[in-house]
Amino acid sequence: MIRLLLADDQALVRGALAALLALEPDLEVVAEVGSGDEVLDAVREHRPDVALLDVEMPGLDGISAAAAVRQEFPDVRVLIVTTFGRPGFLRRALQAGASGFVVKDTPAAELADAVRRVHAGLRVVDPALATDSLVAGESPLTARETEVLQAARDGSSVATIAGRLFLSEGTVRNHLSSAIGKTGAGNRAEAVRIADGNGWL
Amino acid sequence: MIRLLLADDQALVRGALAALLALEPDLEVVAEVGSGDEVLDAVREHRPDVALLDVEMPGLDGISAAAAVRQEFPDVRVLIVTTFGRPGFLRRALQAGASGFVVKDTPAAELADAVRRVHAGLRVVDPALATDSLVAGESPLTARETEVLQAARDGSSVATIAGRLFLSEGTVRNHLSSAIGKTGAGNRAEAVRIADGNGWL
DNA sequence: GATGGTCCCTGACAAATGTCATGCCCGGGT
DNA sequence: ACCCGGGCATGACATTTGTCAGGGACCATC
Repeated sequence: MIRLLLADDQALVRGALAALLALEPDLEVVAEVGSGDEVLDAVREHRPDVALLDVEMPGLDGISAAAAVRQEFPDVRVLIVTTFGRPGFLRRALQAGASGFVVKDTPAAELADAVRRVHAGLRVVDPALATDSLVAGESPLTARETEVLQAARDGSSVATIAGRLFLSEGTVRNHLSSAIGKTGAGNRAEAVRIADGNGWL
Repeated sequence: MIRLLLADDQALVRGALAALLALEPDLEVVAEVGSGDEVLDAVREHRPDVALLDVEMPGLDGISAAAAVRQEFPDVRVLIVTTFGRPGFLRRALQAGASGFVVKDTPAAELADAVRRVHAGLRVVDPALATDSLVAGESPLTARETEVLQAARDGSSVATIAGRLFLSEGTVRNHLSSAIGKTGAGNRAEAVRIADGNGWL
């Protein structure tokens, strides 16, 4: 019997996945949580064999949660299940110690197999995404550039960003300009879109 | 036996929902599709009692699909199931003839009940969302403003937008300015964020 | 302890964006 | 027939944004 932990902020999806996996005779869902913060406690309490974590969650995101789990319980396998096949997510997930990475586009029938593979100690990675990840490469943005782009995500003006990060306006503009150049964008909005799409933010 | 059609672009979620609903003795999933374009054909072929449609889908979106279904088969009930509780989505869904509107945050246990209610001819609407919808009101944007904002979503420059819509740059700037004013934003990026968040785009 | 590299910071300049006053067209009301 | 309001279009003007050249701090390498 493989014991599973499910973490996804959308209760409906979480419950549905539980129902799907419960159909398999060798799988058992022992815990369900709706935020990244609850993951570690749930692992401590229920000791699952495999943890299925969504990336997009309130509180701690799935990747950080994966790192926390692996740190304290190295023999708990982590399978990341996410909506967005951002190349950067895959890289960061693997670095965080995840054993598998599945996007929500994959057929439902394959999920149980992915769980079994991960439990058996194998890696499970969407092949198409893996190549994307190689193409996209690591984030070319420096720490400051990333920070400034994040602050620009909601459409803040340079003055606002400068105030929030305690920088001069010229500096903020310069970091933005650099990020625009590195992403191949034409302005900050596009740069945000590209960087976000690659999982760099 | 209530016959169901499931439409969601994420195969994993679709399959999981099917598994969840199949647990109910009085429900039967007779068709599953992964895009809005396939919905109408599937309804013609399988004649479900209730169609569960996601809003975010490639091709025809769930709301347009709902309208198409209701037009040809007025006795097929439509239940919209969506990730984002955008106020505008609810309004448009109801105008399109949907009988229910459920966000994916709701507990899995309630979905089957929602289906039964809808099948019985009742309306099912998330109460919190309904109030939001009243507060947000209808879109204050004119047709052109909406069009220009949509074109600006990906970070295109004024020149690009002007070229795409066959307008002068000044006109595009003017519509953007107007949209910025109506949304209470400080620049176009923020205006896009606000309008999109309200389901106005 | 020089050298070259990278990152961070900054101000000056050019280019894009946002605002405004103005005019045209259409449909509803007086 | 007349006026009025709303949506659309446009060019001139002020503001914001993006680019560039340059300087200082830190680190690895020679």
